[in-house]
Amino acid sequence: MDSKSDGSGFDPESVDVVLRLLWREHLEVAPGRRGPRRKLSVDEIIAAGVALADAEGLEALSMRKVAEAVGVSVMSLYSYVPHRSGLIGLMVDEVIGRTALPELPEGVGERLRMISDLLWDEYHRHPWLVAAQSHRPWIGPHTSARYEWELGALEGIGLDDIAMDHTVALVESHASASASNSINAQKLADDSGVSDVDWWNANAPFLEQVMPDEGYPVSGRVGSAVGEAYQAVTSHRAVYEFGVETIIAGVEARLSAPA
Amino acid sequence: MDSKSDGSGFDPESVDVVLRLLWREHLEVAPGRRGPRRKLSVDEIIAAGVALADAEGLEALSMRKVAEAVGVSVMSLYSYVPHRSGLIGLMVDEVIGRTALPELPEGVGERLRMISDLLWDEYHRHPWLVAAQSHRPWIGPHTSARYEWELGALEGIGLDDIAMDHTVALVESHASASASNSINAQKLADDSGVSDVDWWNANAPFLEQVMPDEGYPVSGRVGSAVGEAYQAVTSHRAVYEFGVETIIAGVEARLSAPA
DNA sequence: CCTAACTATGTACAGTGTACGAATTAAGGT
DNA sequence: ACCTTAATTCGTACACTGTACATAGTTAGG
Repeated sequence: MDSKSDGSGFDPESVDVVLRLLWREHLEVAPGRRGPRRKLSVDEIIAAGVALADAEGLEALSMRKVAEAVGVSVMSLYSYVPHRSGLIGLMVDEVIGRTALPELPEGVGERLRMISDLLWDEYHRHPWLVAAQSHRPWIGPHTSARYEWELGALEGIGLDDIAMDHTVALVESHASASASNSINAQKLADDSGVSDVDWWNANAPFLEQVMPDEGYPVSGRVGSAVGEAYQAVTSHRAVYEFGVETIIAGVEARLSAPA
Repeated sequence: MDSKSDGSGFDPESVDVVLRLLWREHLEVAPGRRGPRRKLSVDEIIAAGVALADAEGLEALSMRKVAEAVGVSVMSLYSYVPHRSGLIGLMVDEVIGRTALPELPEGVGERLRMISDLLWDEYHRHPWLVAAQSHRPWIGPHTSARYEWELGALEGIGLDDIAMDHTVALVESHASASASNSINAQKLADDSGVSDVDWWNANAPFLEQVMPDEGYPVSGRVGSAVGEAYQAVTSHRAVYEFGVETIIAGVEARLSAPA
C-alpha cells in the first residue's frame, strides 16, 4: 500500500473522476473536509440537469442554466462536476435508474420485446438520451444493473456468451436508432413549426417537377403505399415494431438452427 | 399561372431553399442576374465543407472555417447557403452521391448484406455522417437514387410495399447505429488519447471494488468471455456482423412464413 | 491560533451562428 | 448614356457557449 492508499487496493488518483461520482453511493463518505460547507449535493445538480434536458433538450443544457437552476454561480458547478460531458454521463445513469426493471415474462420473443419496449419508452420519456450517446459511455451502477437484467433475460435459452452480448447490443441499437428517428422528427416539427405533412404538401409540386415518375418506379410506388397506410409521410412507431419483430424472428431462427 | 410563375406549375417562393439547392443540376440555369459576379459555386462550398468535416469532424465545421477555406468572408457564405444546417444537408447528399451503387447479387441475404456493408463503409469513410442525422433529412437526388436502389434490391422477392420500406429502414437503422457506436468509440479514443483498454486497465481495480462479483453474475461472466474473444473491451465490427446476420435471418423467416 | 486545504465566485478568452446595414457591382429599361 | 434596382460582398455586432485562472472567504487539523 502506498502513502495515498486507503486500503482498498487501487490508486485513487488514477480513477476517472466521473466514475467515482457515478458510484458515490457505494463509497464511504469523505472524511471531514476543510473549507466552506458545500451548498449543494451532486444529486441536486444532476436532478436539475435532467429537468432542464427533459424540458428543453440537451443543446439547451448549458452550465449557466444549470447553475441558475440550483442557485449557485457557474464556476461553482465545477467543484462538483468536472465538465459538462461528465454531468451528462451522470444524468444518463440517473434516468436509467429511474426506470424499474420489471419481472421477465416467459418466452424469448416476449422477453426481447419487453427489453426493447422499455428502451423505446425511456427514450421518448427523455428524448435527450439519443443525443447523449455521442458522449463517453461511463459504467454506472444503474447502467450495470440494466445490462445484467438484459443479459439475465437471455440466460439459459441456448445462446453462448458472445451471442448473448451481441443480441442485447442488437436490440439496444435498434431501439436507439428507431427512437432517434422518431424523436428527431418530432423535435424538427416542434422547432420549425412545420410538420412532416405540411412540408411535403408545400414541396410536393417542386419534387414532382424534378423527380420524374419514370426515374423512381419502385420508390414512387412504395412511397405512395406508405403514405396511404399511415396517412402520413411515415410512421416511426410502425417501423420500430417491424424491426423488433424481424429481430425476434432472427434470434429465434438462430436458436432453432445451431451452428 | 401567377405573375411569378415560370410555367412549371409550383410557387417557387414556397419551395424549401435547401431543396432547390439540392436539385440545382436539374433546374434551368438562372437567367442573367444583376449584381457582382459570384466568386464561387455552391459546389465549391459543399466540397470544402465535406473536406473539413472529413478531416476534423462535424463539430469543427464552422462557417468561419468554411469561409476561410474557400477564400471568402463569413457572411458571403450566406448568399449561397441559407444556414449551417442546410449546408450539412447538402454535404450529406453530396457524399451519398460519391458512393457508386454496385450491381446487385443474387439472393435476398446477399443483397441485404451488400446494402448494409455499403452503409457501414460509407459511415466509416465520412464519420460525421452519424452526427449529421440529427438534422432535417432533406430529399436530394442522390438520397433518392440510393433509396430507389435499396428498394429495387427487395423488389419481387415476396414482400409487400410496406414491408419493403420497413426492411430498408431496419437495415439502415442497424448500420447507422452500429457504425455510430464504432465511430464514437474511435473518436473518443482519438480525442482523449485513452483507448478502451487503457481506460479499462486504469479503472478496473476501482470497479472491482464497487461492483462485487455476486452482484453481476451474468454480466461478469459474459464480459469476460467477450474480452477474451476479442482481446478488447468489445468489437464493434463483430457486433455489427452479428446484427446483420440476425436481421437477414429474420427477413428470410418472414419470407418463408407469410402472414 | 496558524496554516493548509477546500469552496465559491468574478473575470476573461476564444469560440459559435447569424441578423443587420452599408458599399459595391452589374444588368434592364428608358 | 443614365438611372433604377436587384444581387453580392463584407464588417460589425449580439447573445451565447465551455471553462481556465486568480482571488477571496471558510473551515478543520496540528
